[in-house]
Amino acid sequence: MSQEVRVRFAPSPTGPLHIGGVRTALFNYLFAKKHNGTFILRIEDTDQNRYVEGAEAYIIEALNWCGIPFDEGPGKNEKFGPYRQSERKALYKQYADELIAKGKAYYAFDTAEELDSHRKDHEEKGKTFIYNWHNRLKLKNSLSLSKDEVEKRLASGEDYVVRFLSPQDESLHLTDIIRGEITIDTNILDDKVLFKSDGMPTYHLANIVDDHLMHITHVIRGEEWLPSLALHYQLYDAFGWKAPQFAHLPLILKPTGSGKLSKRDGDKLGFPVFPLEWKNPETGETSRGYREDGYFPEAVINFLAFLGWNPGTEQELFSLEELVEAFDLERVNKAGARFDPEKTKWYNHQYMQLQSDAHLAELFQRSRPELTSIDLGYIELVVAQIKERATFVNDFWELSSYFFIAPESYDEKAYGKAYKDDTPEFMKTLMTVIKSINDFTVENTQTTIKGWITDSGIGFGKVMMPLRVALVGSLQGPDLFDIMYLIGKNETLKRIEKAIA
RNA sequence: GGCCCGUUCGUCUAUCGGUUAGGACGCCAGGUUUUCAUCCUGGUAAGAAGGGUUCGAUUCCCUUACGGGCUACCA
Repeated sequence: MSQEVRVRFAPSPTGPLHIGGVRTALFNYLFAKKHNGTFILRIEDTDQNRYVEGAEAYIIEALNWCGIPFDEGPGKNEKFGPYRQSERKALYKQYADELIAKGKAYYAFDTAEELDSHRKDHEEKGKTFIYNWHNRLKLKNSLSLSKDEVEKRLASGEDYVVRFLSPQDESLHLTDIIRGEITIDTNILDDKVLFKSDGMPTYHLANIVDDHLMHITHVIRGEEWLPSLALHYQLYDAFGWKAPQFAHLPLILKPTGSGKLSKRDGDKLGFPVFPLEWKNPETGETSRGYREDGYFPEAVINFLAFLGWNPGTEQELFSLEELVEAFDLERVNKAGARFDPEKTKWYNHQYMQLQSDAHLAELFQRSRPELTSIDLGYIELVVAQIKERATFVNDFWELSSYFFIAPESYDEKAYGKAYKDDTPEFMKTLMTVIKSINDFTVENTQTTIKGWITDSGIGFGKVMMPLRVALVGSLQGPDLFDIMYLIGKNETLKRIEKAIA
């Protein structure tokens, strides 16, 4: 590749970015970095009706949290700015005009209501209304109307749109990096609106103009755009511009049922579909986010990277740097990938083990008010004991509360299993054994207590089970001698006493 | 309905004409841990169907079925 690689992620600020959008951004980022290129963020806010306050800030924050910040975009390194299409509004009209001058596009005066009724009529007859070569001369536009009439309408300020003049009887050969050659018969294409009556371009025009002006070399986007590829190719051709290369990513599908993953699925199916928590400014409803649910960004990225792509090796865990190194558009799958929330958990568990105890201790302390006055060094020792059994930092408290506060009640089943008539007697002897240990290290308690059990012939189960219930409250948790060491001799004795009281 | 794209274990996927079809998640079993979890080992489970092409098809072609996307003055 001789030319500098420039790719863009171009979301519409209609709400929070969802996980499919994050994956599109990720693949753009990986491709750019792999080729020492530039990753650009462009905000496609040409639909003023769907604009949502805060969505743009959310998108930027989400990219940053994921560790895939953009190089160029709103407020950052604005070489080809502005990067919000609403701020580029003045630009687009001249390009629409250029196309009309070239005879590649035309004015259309049909109202939305008229078109709606055409569509309805066709539907009733079991047909589909398509605005193109076969009927455009019967509709109200600068091709069917006289020149004077068109001039008059334009001069009077009547609403109009600009439509692309789709050619007849041509066969288009399109190329997609992931899908290869695609052939399209132009007769089935419609004359898409390029410029709306509100003075804004549609996605199709703005997209092509901006990609050209921003020197985009590769367009990596979701498969939902594949049907528009023919139009986009023709637009580049109409302007006389060199088209970038295209890659259409497979869609991310719902975990159950059918269809692509949508923004509403998360709350319905019980897992986050957004990177960050989102509060709907209109309804006040909040949707869960991966960050707030306790996922590590590395885990989310790793999981997302494997949705529709794989390195061809058996390595499953990849850092962002490794992903950049291994990524290749040629290895992206064609078929849609079903989203599996279970596997994200596994990834998080893996990344949990990679985090330092010190860092996790800080996160843990911040997550529980009970821990604010506890020494961080102690929390760190507790974390070291329990992190291998946790998927989220949010699991920590349930797994380790007994390191900080004595159990208030005992698990009924565990207590019934551990405590028999002769248990108090053993426990009392155990207490004197514990009292006799001067240097209360893990090793000392272990040898002393095990030695006593062996010598007395009581049996390990009869001592260790009730001891565990006394200290933990249930038959769970790490090695008992580690627990005793961490909570200390006095606390150990107190808890045994309480259990047999 | 029309057009486009797709189809390997339940899920994510490897395989680029010749493999006992491999890995991961999940699930099941065993082991370790005198608890539970982790962990380790093993197991479960797949080429949508039918035609071709070929000495040989999961792999190439066609048809059908199924899935998905698009079909707005939304992106």
